[in-house]
Amino acid sequence: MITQAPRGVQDWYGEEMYKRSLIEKAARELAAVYHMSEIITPMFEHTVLFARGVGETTDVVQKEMYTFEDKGGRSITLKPEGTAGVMRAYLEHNLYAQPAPVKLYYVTPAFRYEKPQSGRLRQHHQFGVEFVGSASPLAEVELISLITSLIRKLGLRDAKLHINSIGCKNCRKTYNEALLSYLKEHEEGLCPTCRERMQKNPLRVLDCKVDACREIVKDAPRTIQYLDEECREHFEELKALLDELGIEYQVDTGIVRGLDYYTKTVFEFVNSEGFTLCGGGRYDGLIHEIDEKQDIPSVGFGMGIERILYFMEKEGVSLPPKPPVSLYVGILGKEARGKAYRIVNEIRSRGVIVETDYMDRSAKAQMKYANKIKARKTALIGTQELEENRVKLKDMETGEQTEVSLDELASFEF
RNA sequence: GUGGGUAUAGCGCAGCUGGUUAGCGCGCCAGAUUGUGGCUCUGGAGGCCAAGGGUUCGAAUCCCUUUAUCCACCCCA
Repeated sequence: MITQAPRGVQDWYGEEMYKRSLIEKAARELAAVYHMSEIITPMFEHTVLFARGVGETTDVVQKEMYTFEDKGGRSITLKPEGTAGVMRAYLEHNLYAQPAPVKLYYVTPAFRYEKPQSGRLRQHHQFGVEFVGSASPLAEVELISLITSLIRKLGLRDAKLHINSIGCKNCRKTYNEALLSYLKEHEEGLCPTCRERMQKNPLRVLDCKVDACREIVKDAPRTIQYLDEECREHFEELKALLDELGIEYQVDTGIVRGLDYYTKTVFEFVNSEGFTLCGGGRYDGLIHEIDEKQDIPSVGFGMGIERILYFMEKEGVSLPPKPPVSLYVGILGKEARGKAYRIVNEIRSRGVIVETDYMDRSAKAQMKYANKIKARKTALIGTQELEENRVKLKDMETGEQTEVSLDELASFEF
C-alpha cells in the first residue's frame, strides 16, 4: 500500500517523461514566438475563487474539487483548471497597468476528483494561454493560430477545430427564455438529469448524450440564432479571419463548454473519436466576476498534455529520439579510476554526453553495458593505457578501432 | 456518482473443472581460459500468486470485503 500512488494519479519517468518534456518545450518555444510570458500560479487557491470564477452550477465546482480546510481554518482548493488562478494573479498584481494586451501562458497540473478512465486522471496537466485585454476577434484567432501551429509542430493530424458562439449576457437572457420554453414543451421526453438542469442552466441540455434528449435538442433554438448585433458581428469577423488564414473549422452549435465563464466564442479541437484535445473561448465577464471594480475582456484555452500524448500514441507520431551517449569510458582497475574519471569530466565539460563505469565490472561486462546504452564509441582505460599514453577508441557500429593519446581522447570532438 | 472487465517476477503472459518445492518469453546479473559489445550456450537473482477474511484435509485456482487498474456513461483536458 505504501508503495502505491493514490488513485487516478501517475508517475512520470522514462520514455513518457521524455515525450512530455518535448511537448512542453515545443509549447514554450511557440508561446515565446507569439510574445507571451510564462506565469506560474500556486497549486491551490481560496475555494471561493473557483466557486465564483468557474461557476457554482458546474460539475467541476459541484462535485469534482479537491477542497480541504487548512490549519488556519481557511477553505482551500487544489486548482481544477488554470484560468481562475491566472486571472486572480492578474488582478492582484495590477497587470492591467502594463501595456495591453497581456499575453500569459502556463504549464500546470490540475486536480479534479473524478473516476479515472482513458484520458482522464485526477491530476492532469495543461498548457494554456490567457490573452487579457482585447475584445477583438483577432485575440481568438491568435489562440487558434497558436494551437494549430503547435498541433502541426507535434505532428498531429487528427484534430479538427469546432467553433460556436454562445453570446454575451444580453443574448443569453433572451436565449435562455426561448430555450427554456422550448424545453418545457418537451419536458416529458427529456431524461431526468436534463429535466433538472434545464432549470439551473438550460444551456447544458444541449450537451446531453441521451438519445431522446438529442432528438429533442435537434430542433431546439440555438445560441447563434439569438445573438445580438455585436455578438453576431464578432462571430462573423472571427470566421472571416479564420478563412483568411486558411484555418479550417466547423461551426458546431452544440458546443457549450462546461465552465460558466464563457461568453461569445467557444471552441474545441476534437479528434475523430470525439475526444477533446483542447478547449477554450472568450470570457469577457470573468474578471468582473472576480473583482467587480474591473471589467476587462479576455480569451484563453487549456490543452491537456496527457491528451496530446494520447493523440500522438493513437496516430503513431514519433518524436525525435533522446540524444545518444557519445562515448563510454571503461575503467579497468582502481589505479586507472581517478585519471579516467578526470578525462570523463573534461569531455563532459564541453557538453558531450559521456558515461563510465561505477560498478568495477570486467572489460567484457563494460562493453556489454556500453552496447546496451547504445554508446556511439568506447574507450577502455587501464594501467597499460596510462603507462603507454595510448587508448583504443572503438566505433561501436563499425567495430573500427583507432589509437589516440589520453589528451587527444580528452579533447576529442564527438 | 452509475454500470461492466481485470489483478500471477521489472515488462508481457501460462497455470483447464482446487492436489505435492508456481512456470514461460523478454529484461536483469554472471560465466563460456588470460583486458573489449552485438549472435549462441550455460548458470543465477527476483513472486507471502493485489490485501484481508471465509469454505476445504488442502486455494493462485471457489465465495465475500477492500484497494488498485481498465472500459463505458456523466463531465471534461
